[in-house]
Amino acid sequence: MTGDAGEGRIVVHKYEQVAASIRESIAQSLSPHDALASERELMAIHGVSRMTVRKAISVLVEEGRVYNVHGSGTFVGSADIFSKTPKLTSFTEDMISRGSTPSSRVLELTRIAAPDQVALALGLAPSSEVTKIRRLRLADDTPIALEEVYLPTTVLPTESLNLGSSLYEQLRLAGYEVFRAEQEIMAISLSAEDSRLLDVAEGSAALSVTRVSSSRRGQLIEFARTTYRADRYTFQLAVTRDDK
Amino acid sequence: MTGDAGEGRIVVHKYEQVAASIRESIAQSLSPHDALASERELMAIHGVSRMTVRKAISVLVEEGRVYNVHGSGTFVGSADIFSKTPKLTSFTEDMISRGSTPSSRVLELTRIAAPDQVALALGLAPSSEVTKIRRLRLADDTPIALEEVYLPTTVLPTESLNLGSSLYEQLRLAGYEVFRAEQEIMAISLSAEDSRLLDVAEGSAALSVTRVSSSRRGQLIEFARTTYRADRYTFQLAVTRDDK
DNA sequence: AAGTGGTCTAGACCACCGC
DNA sequence: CGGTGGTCTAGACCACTTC
Repeated sequence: MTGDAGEGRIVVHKYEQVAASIRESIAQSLSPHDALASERELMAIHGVSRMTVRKAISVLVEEGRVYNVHGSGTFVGSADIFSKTPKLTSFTEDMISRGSTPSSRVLELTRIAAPDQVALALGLAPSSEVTKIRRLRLADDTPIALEEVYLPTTVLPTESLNLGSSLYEQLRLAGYEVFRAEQEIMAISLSAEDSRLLDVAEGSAALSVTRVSSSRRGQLIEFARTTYRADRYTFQLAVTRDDK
Repeated sequence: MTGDAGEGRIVVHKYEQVAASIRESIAQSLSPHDALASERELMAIHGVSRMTVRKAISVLVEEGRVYNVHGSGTFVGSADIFSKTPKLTSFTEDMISRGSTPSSRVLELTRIAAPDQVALALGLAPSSEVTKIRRLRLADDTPIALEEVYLPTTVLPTESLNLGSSLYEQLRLAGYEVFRAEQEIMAISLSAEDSRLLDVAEGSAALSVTRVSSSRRGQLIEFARTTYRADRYTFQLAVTRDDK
């Protein structure tokens, strides 16, 4: 039974179906701190094994929708505590998820020798060639950030870049799928030029995020620095203690 | 059978033993991007089932020590890519893990009516009583942060507070174990008073972290705001894309 | 085609919670 | 004490990578 009728079917794992069903139950008929059906009941309801039920629940736990209490049950999480595990997103994805409409203005697109800090961070020889992209990013037509991206030309030649479409998608097609990144968040005072571009007073505080992206295999792909207006952008994340 | 001999014996799960063994192999004889033994080999080596091996590996993946490639194997992660999944830590723990010696100076310890923002964030009635703790935090005897903590007096009476020992430990003993927190990170310009306390120029940029902590069950426990000197503190974290 | 990790089954026992 | 989640076994088939 492959259920190939209808649309082009990609395999949907059973645990995803179970998780989706539980998500629906939560949305329709459960309140925060209500108990879910027990794992053994969920096995019977969905006709799957215990491991599949537990995998489904673990997905929901990671999403912050439910929590386990050993010996007692699995419960719906507080409504206002939605999952904010930070994910690696593009500026465009980030703005859309925040409910804003993103746009951008290219300020610079050049091929240069990698600055020392970039070469060091990406493990490149001292003056390797990189593509530098500098863009003013806007949300709902108001400046919100300045972004500088550095890409080794060996990863993606400058000429084949298309700033009109997703950079991460182009990297993926070139065999460099971005999988993880290390980010450093700091506060800075804006320079005269940057404050003019962002349309704020000189010396205003700003949030600066430096990112080094790598593939699943650990190849260093991208160095980026994004400077956000302090009055229009904050960074939110959920953290847990201990673990276990 | 409490196993009271020597130190308190707690059950060590098999997957933890397998994980520990793999950690040791990595430290002793493997380099980044070397392949681990396959899951089936690890089953034989440790005499455990596949699920136990996979659980052990999943622990290591979460620590950032190894990564999976479907169809190919499990590999040692890059050395410089150590786990930076942000955890909820106290100021003291944070400074120690950064290699500094923490100390602090209490600026204020009062019982007040909760400010609007605090009452709102903690879900308290408008003028509920809270304990306000304001401290100057130092690292290696130099000011690094200003911290304001608000605790409902119903959680912990002001009089029973002991600022000399871990606040989280006191909360745990009072039945309010802090499990998770939502944090908001933003950039601000320092006020005249705060810049004097932190020993920097007035109007300097600073990193402000606002935290709302809750128990495993979602009870809101603590509201805190910490203002860090931009030149002495940055926030680092690893993020991944997609999930799955 | 062979080997790898990813999903899944149908059981079992243990540790913990609340009555 | 019964019910809950946490760990664990011994299998099986699938999807993917590599040769």
